[in-house]
Amino acid sequence: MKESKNLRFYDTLTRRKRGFKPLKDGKVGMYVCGPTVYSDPHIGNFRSFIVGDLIRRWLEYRKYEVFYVMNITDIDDKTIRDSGREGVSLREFTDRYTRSFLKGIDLLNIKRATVYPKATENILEMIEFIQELIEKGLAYEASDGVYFDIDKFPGYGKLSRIELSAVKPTERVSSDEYGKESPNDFALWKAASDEELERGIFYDSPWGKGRPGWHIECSVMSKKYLGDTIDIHAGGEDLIFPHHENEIAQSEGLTGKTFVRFWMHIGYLMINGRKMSKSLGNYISFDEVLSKYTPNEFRYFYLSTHYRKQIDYTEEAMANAKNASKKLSNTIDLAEEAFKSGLERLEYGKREEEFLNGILGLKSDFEDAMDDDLDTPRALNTLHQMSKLINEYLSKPVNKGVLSEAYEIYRSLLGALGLFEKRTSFEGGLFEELIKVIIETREKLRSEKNYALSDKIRELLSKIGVILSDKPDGTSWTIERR
RNA sequence: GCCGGGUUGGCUGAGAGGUUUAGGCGGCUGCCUGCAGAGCAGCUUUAUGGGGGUUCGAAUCCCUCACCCGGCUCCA
Repeated sequence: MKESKNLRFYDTLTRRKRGFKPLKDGKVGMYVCGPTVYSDPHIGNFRSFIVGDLIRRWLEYRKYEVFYVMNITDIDDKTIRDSGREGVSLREFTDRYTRSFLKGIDLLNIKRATVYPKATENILEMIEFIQELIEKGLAYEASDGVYFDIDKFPGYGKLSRIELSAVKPTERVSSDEYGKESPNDFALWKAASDEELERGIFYDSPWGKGRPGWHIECSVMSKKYLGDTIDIHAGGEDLIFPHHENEIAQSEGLTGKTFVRFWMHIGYLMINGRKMSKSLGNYISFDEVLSKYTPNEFRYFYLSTHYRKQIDYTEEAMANAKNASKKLSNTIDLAEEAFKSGLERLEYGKREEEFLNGILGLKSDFEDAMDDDLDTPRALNTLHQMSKLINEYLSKPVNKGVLSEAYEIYRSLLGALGLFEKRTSFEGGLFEELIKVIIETREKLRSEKNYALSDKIRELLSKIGVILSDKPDGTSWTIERR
């Protein structure tokens, strides 16, 4: 586990995979566009967060120190609109959905970002940033706010490769011009509306009372925590245009430096062949998924498709993920049972040597796959092969030292994907004693061939998540992983 | 209209000119088991959207057609 020379990521700007090396040796600054907290996040949103987590974990596996920033957009049209409809303060409203977002993050075993800056807590910095853009002649004040003048930024469109002259104007654009000089100019600062004034949702600025536009927060907060140039900026593919395009215009316009070294974009989550989105109303809530599947099964589902590809949520795909992930976790249980077992061999023979070589080879395959733009489908493949190797080795008495080495590798690779880290541990204590009593009692029943009752006990325990396995040398138990 | 991405066996999903039956799921058989589960062994006989072309040889390169998905200022 050290820095890889072969680590490469696909960069949207250059449209190709490039070798990754951070600006500062050993340290990576990364920024992922976070949620707008106006409702409970749906499982499509979480794809981005899981992939962000994946990038971060892999960099850490490769021994980089990662400073991870994810913004929380807590002031925008929708948060203002919906809190108003509900008749609660903006703050109360966004706090609620911020908590909901963080709850999902924890449930899915997504490692917390280093910092989650909120838009409303960085208003002063935004005002300064906008002021500088105006001074540089890149932005102008209009009757209803401040706009960025995209004609003044020659590189505009380089990320999305969009040619604005060819863009078919939509109704939205034409009906939404207000004080803009050009339809594609975007708002940096929006003058407060009557409703906003009434509800006290505004900030004082050199341009009167108002609030920031959406795009400015990312430029400002990433600069604040990560500096002018950041290594990685990731987000859903729907953000390429205009959000990220605008961020580039703002940041590079201001500093004259490269804003982002690697733009990484995440494919949509589809549902039955259609993009899942709140506005289409075809989304599945987070709670609904977690009532049917465990976080690990859900994560496995995400991992089974490469992050840049669109992934289709179907019951079939989920069943697939459920079974396949179970297979991987079974190996953990089998190995742990073997550690407890009295059967063992102490010698290091050909079987051990071949076994370990196989494991090491697969570990290297896994690393190659992940280094290649986080190819998780391929990485999972090597994990399945490794699982099989370990299971095979376990089918005969094992050398526990050798097993331990393989086990550690297997767990560390699973951990790099965020799989099966949270294990319900009931080892020791009263719980374990209780299970032992039950197993012994049941053993007695079985020796008396009272299978009806012993099967009933097994069935009832399985309903509460305690799985008994009868084997020739006794009965073992595990807790079903949630 | 303009710009991207995709089309591989029942499902999922690799491969990226000449090993691969990729792997997984599902299904089936055998072993093990009182049974179940898990596991092991094996089978499910090489599928690559259509049509051209390049090549000794293409799922992999080129052309073309078809279909699907997405973006074009709500959006992860």
